[in-house]
Amino acid sequence: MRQLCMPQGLSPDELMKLETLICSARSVQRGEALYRSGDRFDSIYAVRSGSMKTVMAHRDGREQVTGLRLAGEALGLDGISDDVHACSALALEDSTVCIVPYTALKSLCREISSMQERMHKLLGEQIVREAAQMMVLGSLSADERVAAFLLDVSERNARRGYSSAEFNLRMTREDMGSYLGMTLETVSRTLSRFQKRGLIDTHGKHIRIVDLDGLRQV
Amino acid sequence: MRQLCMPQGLSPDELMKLETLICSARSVQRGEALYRSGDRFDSIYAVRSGSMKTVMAHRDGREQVTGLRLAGEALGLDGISDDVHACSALALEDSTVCIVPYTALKSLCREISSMQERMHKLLGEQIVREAAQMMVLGSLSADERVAAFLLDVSERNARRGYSSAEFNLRMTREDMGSYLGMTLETVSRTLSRFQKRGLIDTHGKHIRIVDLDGLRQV
DNA sequence: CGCATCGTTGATGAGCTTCAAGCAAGGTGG
DNA sequence: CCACCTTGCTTGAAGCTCATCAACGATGCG
Repeated sequence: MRQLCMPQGLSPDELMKLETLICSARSVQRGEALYRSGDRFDSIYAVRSGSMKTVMAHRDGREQVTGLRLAGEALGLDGISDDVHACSALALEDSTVCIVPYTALKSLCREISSMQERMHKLLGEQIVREAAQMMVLGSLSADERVAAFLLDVSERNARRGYSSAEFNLRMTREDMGSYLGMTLETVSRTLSRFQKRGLIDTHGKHIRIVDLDGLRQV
Repeated sequence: MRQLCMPQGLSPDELMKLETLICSARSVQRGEALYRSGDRFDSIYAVRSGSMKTVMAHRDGREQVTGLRLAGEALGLDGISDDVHACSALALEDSTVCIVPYTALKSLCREISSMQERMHKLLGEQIVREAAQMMVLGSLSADERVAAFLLDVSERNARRGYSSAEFNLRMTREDMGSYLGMTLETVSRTLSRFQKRGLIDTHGKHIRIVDLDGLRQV
């Protein structure tokens, strides 16, 4: 819980106030939705265990994965602008989340300036992360996209104290393709090629990064 | 000034406080940077006249346009997350912006809850807008991307009280291509095809939408 | 008015998608 | 407990969209 996205930069005293606010947790089964696009927005969330994806739908029904959230990362900010969620959040594996009621969080932000600061940074981080993903989608080749994605997940794992070299990606190839703007077949072929080149070692969803620098130079 | 992004939802009294805060304006010549990636972040901006683009650079030097800001829209939020701007903002034509010092804005947000509300919405809107652009880049064909872009600009013009059917896009074909993840040649060809189909009428940067529904159905 | 920038259009081919088939893994019920 | 079925992954072949290279025309700024 100390590792979570919200508390960073708060004093012990302030942390306590935050903890009284996080009144509840919720578990979400693999495949189940934490919230759906169009649902009324009233809380933001922090992934406590497991992982989730966010998905956005075009009016014609086409869906795209717009984000991946690992344990410790924040979720649900897509609802702030409209009081209605713009994405759906689906569990990639059995997961639990902390629920942070937004109205209460807003008051806390007014009381405690470091809480306000943290809130702004959280929103700002997502803005930058999404802009970076726009770059990936708009400028990189298939190989570069897959490499960038693996490096991103690796770094986020490292930041949370897990192995940066080895992890279980609970997304399917189709999810990865959707997130990276390509087909599942291209993802699969790219991973196979990376493996032949000695960059990674895959067994289904388990991925080990063998040559980090090589991957950076793709 | 009443049309601006910030004031929405504030009382006259609160508006006055905001106005004392916006201590200055600045003019930016066409092609000049309002801020550059890596610059220290200390203010957010509102475009008062003209238009700007935001640009993000990959480490290998490749650049991509990540956003277009018309008069009345907010700018600079990419600096909040780590006190340094993640993008550069360049003027597409001679423009002026209002400067809103971030530290002062933060205090104001603590004083006035509707100001805090507005700030959160501003950040949230950008998050949703960028997620929508990720969908465009990841899921749509070239034709669909161009159509979506024209419809987006059209709608934003309408919201600001200008014509939704006719406007001057100050971006070059290359800017549009970069924003839409395609080459300038493909943008040009697509616009030509739209013109032949009777969807739009272009003369260089001047664009008139002839068949709005047709464009929606692309 | 001249020059640089921007836009258009054509020809060619690379890179990715699509379609298809087979294989591996994991969960379920008899 | 194993056969069965579903779901996900891999790989191949063919085709299409879009990028690239190139040439020329239009525009507009100093």
